[in-house]
Amino acid sequence: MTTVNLKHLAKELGLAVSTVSRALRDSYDIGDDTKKKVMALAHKLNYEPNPYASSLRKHKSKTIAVIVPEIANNFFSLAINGIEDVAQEKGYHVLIYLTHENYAKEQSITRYLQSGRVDGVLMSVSNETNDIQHIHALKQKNIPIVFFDRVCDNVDTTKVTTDDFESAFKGTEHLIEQGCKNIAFFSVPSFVSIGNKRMLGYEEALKMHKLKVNPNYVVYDTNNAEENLKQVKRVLSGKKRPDGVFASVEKLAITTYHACNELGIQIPKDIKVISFSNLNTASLLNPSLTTITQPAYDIGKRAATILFRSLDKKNATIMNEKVTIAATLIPRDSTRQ
Amino acid sequence: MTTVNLKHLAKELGLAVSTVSRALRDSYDIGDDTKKKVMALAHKLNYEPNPYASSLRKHKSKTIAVIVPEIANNFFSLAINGIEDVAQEKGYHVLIYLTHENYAKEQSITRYLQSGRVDGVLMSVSNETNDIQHIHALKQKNIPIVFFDRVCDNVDTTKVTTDDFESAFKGTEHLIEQGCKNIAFFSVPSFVSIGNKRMLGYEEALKMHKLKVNPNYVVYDTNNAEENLKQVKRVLSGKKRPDGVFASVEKLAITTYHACNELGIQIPKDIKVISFSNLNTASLLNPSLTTITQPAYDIGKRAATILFRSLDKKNATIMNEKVTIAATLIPRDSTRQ
DNA sequence: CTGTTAGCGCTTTCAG
DNA sequence: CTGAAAGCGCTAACAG
Repeated sequence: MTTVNLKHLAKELGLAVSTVSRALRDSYDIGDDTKKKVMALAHKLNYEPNPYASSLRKHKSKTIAVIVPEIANNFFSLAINGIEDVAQEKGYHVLIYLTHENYAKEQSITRYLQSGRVDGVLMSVSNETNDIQHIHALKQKNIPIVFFDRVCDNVDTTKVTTDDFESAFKGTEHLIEQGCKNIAFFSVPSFVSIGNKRMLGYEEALKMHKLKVNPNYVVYDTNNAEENLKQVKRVLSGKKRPDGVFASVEKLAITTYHACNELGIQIPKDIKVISFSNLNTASLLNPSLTTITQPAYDIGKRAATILFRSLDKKNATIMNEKVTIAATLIPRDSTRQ
Repeated sequence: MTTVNLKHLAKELGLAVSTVSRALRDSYDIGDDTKKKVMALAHKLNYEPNPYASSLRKHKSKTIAVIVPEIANNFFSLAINGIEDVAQEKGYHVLIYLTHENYAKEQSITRYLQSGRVDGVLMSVSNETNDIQHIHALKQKNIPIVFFDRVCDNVDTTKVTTDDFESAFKGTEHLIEQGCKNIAFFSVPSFVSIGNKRMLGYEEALKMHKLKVNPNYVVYDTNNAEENLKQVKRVLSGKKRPDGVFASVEKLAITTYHACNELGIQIPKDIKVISFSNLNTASLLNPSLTTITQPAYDIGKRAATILFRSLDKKNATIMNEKVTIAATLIPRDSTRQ
């Protein structure tokens, strides 16, 4: 099976290679009848242009790299899903690179990408990353980068993330609308960026609705399931038992579920629970659990769209801005699914 | 930032382009001192060879395509993880294409790949796929394919899948070793390939250990959670209550969990439960649940290894064989994690 | 409207 | 051991 190329087509048609090349794309400039003939033969012979030849010539590869710490993680999988959808639509190809949260790997990947294999990069940095030389090196080679989820604040480019504040606000408001007046907040410690933003959203919603912020209702994840359960049970069996729980991370929603089971508290009859969730594990436990799902797919899609927009222009410039996307709240009723 | 290439290096060193090119790889054939000088400058100027030029010249791209129906699915994510790990190690690049279970998309992707953009393909076919013209077309272009998980039986190439029979056998045996004598089997219908294979493994294990196969202990998924729960409860509250449950799919393990809750049956005290699982959702419910996890990562790794092995040889030939990988059984104790 | 020509950056004979 | 030259397949001036 000899691979068919422009020269073949040209010879077979008695035309010049360039004519065939143009007929296959340009349209205007080439006779209508020749165009048809060329197309017909190309199709008949199953001609597929060699992308490497064309990339070499045009200095454009119609390919982007996606660099993520992991893929066995619902969030990144969904993000890649969004990215790939946009890519397919725009005719781009997607190379995947995993860093496994390893800075050295991240470095060698970005270094390699200076070769010009890709036109642009979508990236979630590893949690080891604090030096950003390798990222600047890429930018210097005019390879645009868009960050998503795990961003580098001190790089001038677009960063696409979840709107944690807004989402926590909406989630809290949802509980309030359901009639909750005493809402507990179970979270990761506030020195974690998302923990803090979500906490602020929660508090803001309470204030907005003139509800008191009760520090006794707050439990922070201790990385110890036994201890978490104890804390949660303490709050749920206190004098003034909360009528709502906002779990800022899924793990604590599950803890809440177990605690309620042990204490004989019914969800959602006695207490309404809402939780941030990527895996939706929690909602399997109790279908009545309302979840706030991170907009992973949309984040990927958005980041990709921004990147492609810039790539398709001549002057590939990307704004230095933060784009936040609100999570979606999925209310669940109490009928078993 | 002008991109640095061989010509630059050559000029700067007063050498010929070809010499520089060889110095950068060949080693033997080039003077040791020139080699060092070349290396040094290349490193200093951050030289990265243009992969497209070299691909064009060598007709090898060091790139493979991975075609999967979805990625927002733990199995495929893990498989891709395995693939990427091997790829990185072998110096290959990984292009991702999603079909969304859409045959037309799968066709257009494979068609495009005839362009020679990739050296080989790893693929899980869409569940719409029954025609295999597009796959043969690829093979005709000498682009090797290895199937994983979702295979095409009637294509001559290697297929890597889970060993469902073996895994179900081992899982059942595990329950037996724990002292179970009456083991229920909750499964997808047996006309589904995996359902059937797992069922056979379960039965074989029972026979092997001289236990009776009791048809009353079998429940098939009905795609209706209400009904499933009813069936499972019926089995669990029957006259001769099983002392073990083999859930062939995770969903039914969760159903089992709920049923036990409602019936006041304790896991694992009264009844031992084991389940096939990808998400490990079930084990979050009850940490004492033993799971059988599909070897997604290993399947990806294995498939990739087979493909690369063939690509790295001159005569890229792939055996027509089935490779099955046994799932891993993860026993869990009853201490809360 | 079509053909000729000159490369993109790299590898690979073939000479020396 | 090193250099000159051809060419991978395609595109983009530049002619005509």
